[in-house]
Amino acid sequence: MNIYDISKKTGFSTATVSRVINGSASVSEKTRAKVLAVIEEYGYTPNVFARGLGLNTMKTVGIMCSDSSDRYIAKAIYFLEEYLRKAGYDLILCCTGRDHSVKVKQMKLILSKRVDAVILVGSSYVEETDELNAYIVEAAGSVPVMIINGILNAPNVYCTVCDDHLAIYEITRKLLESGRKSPLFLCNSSSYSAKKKIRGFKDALEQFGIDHPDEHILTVYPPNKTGMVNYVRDRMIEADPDTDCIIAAEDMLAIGALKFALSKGARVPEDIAVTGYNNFDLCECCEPELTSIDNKLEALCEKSVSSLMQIFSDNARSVPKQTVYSCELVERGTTCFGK
Amino acid sequence: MNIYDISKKTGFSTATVSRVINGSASVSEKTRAKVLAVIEEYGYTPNVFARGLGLNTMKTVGIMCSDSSDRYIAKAIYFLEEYLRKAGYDLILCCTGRDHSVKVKQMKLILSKRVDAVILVGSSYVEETDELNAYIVEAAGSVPVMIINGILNAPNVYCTVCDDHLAIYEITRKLLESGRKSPLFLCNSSSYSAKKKIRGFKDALEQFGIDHPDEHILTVYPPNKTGMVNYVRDRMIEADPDTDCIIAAEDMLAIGALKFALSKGARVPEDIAVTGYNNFDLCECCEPELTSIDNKLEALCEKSVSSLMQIFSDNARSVPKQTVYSCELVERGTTCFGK
DNA sequence: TTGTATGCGTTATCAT
DNA sequence: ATGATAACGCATACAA
Repeated sequence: MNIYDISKKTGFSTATVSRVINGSASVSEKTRAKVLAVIEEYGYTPNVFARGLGLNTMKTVGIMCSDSSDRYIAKAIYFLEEYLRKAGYDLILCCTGRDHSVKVKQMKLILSKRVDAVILVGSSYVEETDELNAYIVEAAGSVPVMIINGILNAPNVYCTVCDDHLAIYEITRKLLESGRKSPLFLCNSSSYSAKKKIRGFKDALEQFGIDHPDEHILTVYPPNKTGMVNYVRDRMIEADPDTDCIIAAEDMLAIGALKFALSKGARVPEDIAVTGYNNFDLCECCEPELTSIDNKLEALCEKSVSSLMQIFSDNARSVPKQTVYSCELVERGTTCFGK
Repeated sequence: MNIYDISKKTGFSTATVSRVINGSASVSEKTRAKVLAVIEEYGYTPNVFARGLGLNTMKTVGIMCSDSSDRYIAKAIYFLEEYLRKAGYDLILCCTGRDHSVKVKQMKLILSKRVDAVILVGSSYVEETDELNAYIVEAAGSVPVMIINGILNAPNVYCTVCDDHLAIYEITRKLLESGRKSPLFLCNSSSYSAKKKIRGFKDALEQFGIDHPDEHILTVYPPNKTGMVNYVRDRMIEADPDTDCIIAAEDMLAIGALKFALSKGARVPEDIAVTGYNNFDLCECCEPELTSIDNKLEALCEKSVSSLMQIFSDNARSVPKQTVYSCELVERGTTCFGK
């Protein structure tokens, strides 16, 4: 069943049928009704390939991420799907892992599918050197590239991020202000995002006159996701025994740290305060519940999609190259400020 | 840059170029080399729309799920993406929520995209009545439908499940055998999967001569995902105070139950044992760590994709309509069996 | 308002 | 082994 069949059944030309399908104004009500009736009757749906061939678009965007089962990314994908679908776009998902050469290869593949745009989810896509980022810049030569939680300055690349630097700076400052003396920053990667967080941590330390900030940072590389909590717990023995507050770059790390603190008999938050990052439902699973930082992921995703739609509608000039949101501190049982 | 351009540059016809692209045997090595060189030089990639138009396939499968940010589903999507991509297929993601009419609508939409197959992820897709399932059966009229974690008997529908009934039956039996007297089953939905679990629970109770099984079942409907743990904890006061073991249909529920038990001063597992379901990394986040049931999700996904590939290769007759895996008990701190 | 004719870029059929 | 050409199904420019 194609447009020619409908044309025959209705007695109108394919052009008219096409016009009806696409909601053109210049079709009489009577004609429209008749055509629609026949379309309905035979359950006809236009062939998207033929349409794509002519228009050179399938209303589809490619989503690239390192690992769609990661909580942060899974949530991002969920929101992106929601907003893209509302806007009439489909989403092709592509998980690349962390290997740069795979990213390059998959980017090529996804572009060869003639997607209308590419959305890069997560801070793992923006690398240190221009050379490593070249494939993104090149991709942006053919379609808009949106980055969620990463900054890359290049034509046709649009970034939406949460201010990780500020968030960590402020939570650290808050802890120090409330009397903590020996903070520890716990992280597990050196992505763009992680660097910003470390910077925030160091800035706060500096302000409070704490020297040798690097000695207050513990970086762990859990071998895999299962067992991560206990891996972190065990690695914590390397930390300064005077540590009285732990600021983690991720909730899961914080829970490992919490386990460590409790296992050595420390009271939380009295002896050791712990904060996480991302504010996942995980935070409710431990005891005491985890204070964390909400990074406004839904807002990032919504903004990214709405910017993209603006770009599609040819208003690219009015779309900001970077949009920065502020995080929000969510206090729970592993911290106590003030008094 | 299209196939005509390459044709001109090489001096060969489009037919020959096409043959080279598609790896046809009947091309001389010399010709192949020359054509490939030119393709490489100009960075030509075939237009997928034109190809799709002719072949009526884009090597793409549609994935439908209720909520891609759900842990179970997010993991499933991750595995499906991995195996599909290895097989040379793309994946279009579509989240439908729980509303039946939305599912029907999205199924139509996804079929109109001419996907080569549809994979339904999660037990929420198979309903009680034929009428409600009609849209799935109908979809299977045009493409193969694979169901992960659900059973629907219809032509061209292939199901892969884990034996939830057996898993819950066995864990319950194990708890009763180890001396527990008053078990409680905790669940939060009435999906196909939940029903199987309840059945397993009841079967075990019956075998141990425990009457009124319904009084040992608590169903909760957390309003939303954030706050779920505490919602469950609070609802637990409705449970029989004699309860000495809690079997939850999901890890998150189990953690809520664990919180309840600990908050009322019970010792876990001595006074109250708790088991979860899914064996997510969540299990490590609480104290004691949660005993849970691993449902072999990766195996389900791999099998589903490999079956699909067999169907595509026209060996549909040799593909089982249903494949059932067994779960695996993962013991942690919230239970202690035997001695 | 409606119809005719053509292009979109492949693949496949049939020649050669 | 290679080439010419007809589909594939739609949208659209141009005509009427």
